[in-house]
Amino acid sequence: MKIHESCAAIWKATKKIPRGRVATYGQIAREAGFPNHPRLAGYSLKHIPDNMKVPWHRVINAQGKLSFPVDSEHYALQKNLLEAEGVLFLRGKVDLVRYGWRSKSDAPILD
DNA sequence: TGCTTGACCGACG
DNA sequence: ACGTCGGCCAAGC
Repeated sequence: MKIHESCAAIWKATKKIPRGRVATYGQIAREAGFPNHPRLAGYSLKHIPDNMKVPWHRVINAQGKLSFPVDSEHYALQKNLLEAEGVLFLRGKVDLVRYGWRSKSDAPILD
């Protein structure tokens, strides 16, 4: 399939998310130069070529939840990958204030 | 062309 | 804290 410019931009933005942090679809879309296109981020992440490494698991929705059915393989995989990076889940949600990535002032995780 | 589909978001009750 | 609803707009058919 053809690789679109928009997808490449989303992938690029996604790669900037540091380990142990998460970003929302809308945030990534903005970062890639597509404000008001959160769904484009979802589309792009769904079509990542196998060969290129993109930390797609660090992208979650604005509610701090994973955008997959809780009983799906994808859900389990993404949750495992995040937990392996130290991202904590509480009641099926990630605390965005704590783990959310801020491209500007990269405020750390404080207790 | 035109219509449907989203790995979404924010507001509202 | 949940579900619903309307808005959003590129992709894909």
